[in-house]
Amino acid sequence: MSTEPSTSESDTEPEASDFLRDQIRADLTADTYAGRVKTRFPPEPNGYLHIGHAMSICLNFGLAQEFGGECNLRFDDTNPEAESDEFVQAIIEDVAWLGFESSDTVYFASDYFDQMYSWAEDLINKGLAYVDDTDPETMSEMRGGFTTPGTNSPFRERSVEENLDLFRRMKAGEFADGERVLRAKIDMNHENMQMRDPVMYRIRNTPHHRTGDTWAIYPNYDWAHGQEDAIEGVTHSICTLEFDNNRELYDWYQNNIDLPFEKPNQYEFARLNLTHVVTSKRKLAQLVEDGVVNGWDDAAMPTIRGLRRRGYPAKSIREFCSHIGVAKTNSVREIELLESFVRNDLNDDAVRRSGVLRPLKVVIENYPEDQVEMLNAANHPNDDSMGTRQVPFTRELYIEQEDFEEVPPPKYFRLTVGREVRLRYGYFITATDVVKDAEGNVIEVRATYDPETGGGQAPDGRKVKSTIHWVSASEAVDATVVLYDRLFTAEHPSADGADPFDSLNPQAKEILEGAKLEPSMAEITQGEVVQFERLGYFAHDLDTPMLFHRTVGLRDEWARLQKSKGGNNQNQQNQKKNNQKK
RNA sequence: UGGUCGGUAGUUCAAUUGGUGGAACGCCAGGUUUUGAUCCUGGAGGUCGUGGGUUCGAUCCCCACCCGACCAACCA
Repeated sequence: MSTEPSTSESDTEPEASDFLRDQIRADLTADTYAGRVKTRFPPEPNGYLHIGHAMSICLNFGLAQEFGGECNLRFDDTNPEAESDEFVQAIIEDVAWLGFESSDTVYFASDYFDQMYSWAEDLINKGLAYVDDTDPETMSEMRGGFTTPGTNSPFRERSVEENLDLFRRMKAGEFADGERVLRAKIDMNHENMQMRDPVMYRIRNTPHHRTGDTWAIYPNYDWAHGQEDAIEGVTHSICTLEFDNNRELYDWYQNNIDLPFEKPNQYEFARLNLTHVVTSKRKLAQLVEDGVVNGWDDAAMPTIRGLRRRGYPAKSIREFCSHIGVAKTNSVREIELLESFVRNDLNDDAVRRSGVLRPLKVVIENYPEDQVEMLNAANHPNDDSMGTRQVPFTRELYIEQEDFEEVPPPKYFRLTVGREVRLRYGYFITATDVVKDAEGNVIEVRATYDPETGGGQAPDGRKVKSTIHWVSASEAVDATVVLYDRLFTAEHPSADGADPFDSLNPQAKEILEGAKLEPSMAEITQGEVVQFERLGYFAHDLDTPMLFHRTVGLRDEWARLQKSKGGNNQNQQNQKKNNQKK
């Protein structure tokens, strides 16, 4: 990409450098793992993947690709209560859609339950784990706080034999949920709260989506995760920042059992947060439950499936993630940045089409009544290889309502009575008169065209200020188009413990039923994204034909001009608001 | 309250491990343009959280303070 004279490797991008890549390179040169690099993406199958997960996916799979290693898609299915096979399938699909066809196999923590169990008995035998009968509330109190020490459980000194017996009976399903747990015996005064005798197993008489009812006890995250990593031969276990306190426990467990591989190491990076969205599973679920959206795959949702339906290219999401890179600082990225990546890709790849969202009829009085003329239109203004298509021109057309003003505001270049504009790929027309309804609304524009301007050029060289899009009234196909605005008006919907639903944007979705599209749109495949010229990028819905979602709009200088003119004090208000928040 | 990580352009983040700082997005201006799009060129914009200290010299080192994020589930 760059033409800079590089030292030796002429054509390769300078390799990215960050704390993770540096670590991996260091491990490679020190031969820590015999040259192996193995990562994993370990979702719990209890919900759908969202944009926040994309970062972790791109990171883990990307790192593996970069260093010639492997990345396992592994389901951390250690809690049967909220998990299901439906989520497993959805996650597999979403990861694949993002472009990371996870090898051949998919891994499950539940496949290691036997191994984990036997390691747990080892720990009991070493006197490093015990069965505790304390109830949850008491146990929480006894754990102490950040500044207060914990107190030992009265069951902490049970004999190995008793522990083994009780643990086996837990496994056999002899006890009710919550009656007992297996705890690691570490240190109730440890400054790291995670190390105060953490729970390893709890009783759950709940069927598991893969193991059915063969287990009555299930391992907790900390007891499971490192062991899963070790079993799979993971070398670099990358998780988000809030797990940094768990790393000590991750290490403790692995150091106290017999590992099949070299010990993996845990590294933490900052999760991806975006402005104007929520990514908490609970909040997302509430959007679905409250009927704000039509489901987890609604095009307004920040889920991977939602973004996909909305028309976001997987490539853009990947580029966005790699642009941001990995850091150890928590941050919130602007949703606009993601959108700019989407716009960039779509600008190159999306075919151009004509569509009128809010139709206004134009009758060209000097154009023959029954004539249908096929005009040539380029599919992409900057890329001839994308070809052309034909669009029909007729006496009656639709143009965008906002492209005509009876009393034009200053700097308005578009159509008004007495002014000439160009119809894209077509003729110059001049508005001559309007027809109004009883309330005085303009419902039709009368116009004349200049037959000499076919193809959009005037032989006398005269110019017009504006080119507008249009669609033939008789030849158009009908469509429904959904426009999207921010789901939450607040930049940080959950900041300071705020309820994001207080800033829910009632105008997040605008459904336009009567859109008119050029006839070639009838052949657009579902899921395809096109640019409606001057309006933005629109994705043909995955399920419903002739339903389009606006992926993202075009940059619009005119709209900006108008906003800054009329919205000056609104901007100030927003600024005030933001300042107050700070 | 204990611990961890931070406070750098309008915004979100980089870099510099002592010699006055970059990118992206946004913004502004000009050029090209049959999308007020794209593309191209240029520009504005930072007392590098506050106060001390060390030093010839600090955004970078030391100390104190202020502010923010995260962590105390039989969730992950």
